[in-house]
Amino acid sequence: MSSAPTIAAQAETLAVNLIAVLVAVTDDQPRILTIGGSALPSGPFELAHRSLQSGLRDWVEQQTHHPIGYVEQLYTFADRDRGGDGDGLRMVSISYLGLTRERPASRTPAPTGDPEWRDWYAFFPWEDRRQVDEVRATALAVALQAWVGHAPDARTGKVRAQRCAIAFGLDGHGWNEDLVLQRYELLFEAALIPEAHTLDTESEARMGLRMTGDHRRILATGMARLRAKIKYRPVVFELLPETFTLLQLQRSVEALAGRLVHKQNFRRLIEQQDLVEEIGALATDTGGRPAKLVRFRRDILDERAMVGTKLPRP
Amino acid sequence: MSSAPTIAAQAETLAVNLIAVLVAVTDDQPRILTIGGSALPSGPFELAHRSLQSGLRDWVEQQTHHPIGYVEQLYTFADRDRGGDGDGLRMVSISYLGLTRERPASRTPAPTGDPEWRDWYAFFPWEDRRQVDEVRATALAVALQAWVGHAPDARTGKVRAQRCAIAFGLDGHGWNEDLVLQRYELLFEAALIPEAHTLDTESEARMGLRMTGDHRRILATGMARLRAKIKYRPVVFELLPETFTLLQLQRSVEALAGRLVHKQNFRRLIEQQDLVEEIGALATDTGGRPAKLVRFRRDILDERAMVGTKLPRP
DNA sequence: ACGACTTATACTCCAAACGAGCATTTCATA
DNA sequence: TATGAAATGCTCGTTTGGAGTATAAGTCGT
Repeated sequence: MSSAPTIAAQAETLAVNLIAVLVAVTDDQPRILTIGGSALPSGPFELAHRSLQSGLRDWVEQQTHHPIGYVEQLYTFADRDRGGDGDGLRMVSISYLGLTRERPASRTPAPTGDPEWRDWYAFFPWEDRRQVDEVRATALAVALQAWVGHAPDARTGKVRAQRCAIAFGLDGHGWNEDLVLQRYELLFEAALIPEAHTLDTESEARMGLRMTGDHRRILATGMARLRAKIKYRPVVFELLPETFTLLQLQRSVEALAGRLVHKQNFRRLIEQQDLVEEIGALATDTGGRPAKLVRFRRDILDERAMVGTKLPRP
Repeated sequence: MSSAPTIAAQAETLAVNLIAVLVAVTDDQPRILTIGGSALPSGPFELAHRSLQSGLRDWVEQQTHHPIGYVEQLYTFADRDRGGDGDGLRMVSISYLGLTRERPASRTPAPTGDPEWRDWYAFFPWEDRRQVDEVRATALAVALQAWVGHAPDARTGKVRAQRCAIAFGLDGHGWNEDLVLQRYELLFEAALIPEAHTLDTESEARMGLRMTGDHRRILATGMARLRAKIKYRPVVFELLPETFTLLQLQRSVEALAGRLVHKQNFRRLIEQQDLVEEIGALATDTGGRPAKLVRFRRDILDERAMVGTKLPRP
């Protein structure tokens, strides 16, 4: 299959690294781990690693000093124009999605490279629709409309309008929170996201913070995957503490999905699937009537792992 | 990020290649392209390639002499125990799923390496449930039961029984055609699929033909992805000729899913989504009442690409 | 102690989606 | 002309999912 000369040819020019979208939810806000504020943590894939996944686990745990509950491969990138080192070197990046919790207080020896948890909506302001921001919504719509208007020909314009409508839920097309990547790519194509240019503060507030290289695209991939996944797999629980209330669970889901859900229906869904069990205690700090504390039934992972679980969509 | 010494270290030991699960449907039978009868086509990732996907497209089209309609990345494998070259060399394989049609008669210069289309159920006999084979079903159930019985302890046994029931639709758990990979891994774990050992003809008939290295696992990954995908994306049409009848469409879906669907409901679903348009002609060779010939409405790809389409499940 | 406020929790309603079946139509062929 | 095979049209009952109403049980300020 692969002959020696081929390998030799690859040798000088191909590098393989692992890159992680590490997610936590803190104070009803999804957060991702960054290095230097604007890069996703990454590291080379080494021979010492048993597998890609264990390789990623190894050095992420080494950097964050606590274990990741859930890891899943996202996508492998190797486009020629991926920034990075300009000359002949080609970087193959295998990205992973990891779910965890922010480390408690014990900020042990600060890991190398200035790791920092950041609100993921800082990079994707338009993805948070939990409270309607009429101002930003219209501003975005106007910018998109301009792009549609500047189409070279009518046909292109029509396609563009259609894409905008679907991706951003305009003209009666409902908002679909799963289309994170499509929206990012559309904005990128519309040059509304000039990752390479400098932006004033106001633009950053509207179009989100930039990231190193194509890391923002990778983050978008991770967000999209996670938003889709929580609807049919019980992975949210990896982001919650051992015990929690149903409202806490709901708020976490809403934070990830970037939209609000109907409380009663949400509870109905959770209950009829036996996803959680009561712990017997009550949470009294809820502000209103105390809520039962519950715990995720890890034992159902065996059954549900394959079969799937449903969380409400909008 | 990646320093020079790291790259040098990788240089002698890492090889990146692309591997394809190429699917076609011929005579209501899903088929995959093999090289030498038991290997998936693969080739090295080269610097000349713009991207992974275009790299794959390039050499697959070069090998098969006709274009692939649809390509999607599957998974990247790099486990240490992936067979391949035993010594220090680590092979990173990026797998892709490609949909196409078997080339018509014009078998131009036979490509290198003896490419051959093979029925995919030859490798996964238990995945075809279109006609119930009571004999094989019970034989498999018995073998699984034995594995459950040989569990080291009761707890393991219970977990095993549960996994079998869900994966293979026993004890009232309905058959879920998407669990191709889980079933394969379960059978592998139960040592019912000794990829490395020799098998007699009878065993091969029951447990399917072996493939090179971990190619059968990769094929399982592709099958699972495709079975899941046809339910919410209009990708089946990549496997059909330009015009076809609704029954042909249904038979293709059934072939891929490995199970039969309710004809009237299937048509209702297709129609209410405007997936196809009538061509005006009739197919008279259907044996019964002639069927309207239809054509896939490619123009809806723009809309549906993001939003999704539904094909009936069982 | 009381009323206002907040959250938890229990039910009800309705419409769309879905699975299954019956009935009728329209061909080719024996 | 009868028969078989498939196409096509329609009905029915169940499930699922979205949305709303009502009530319970705490906290907190006065």
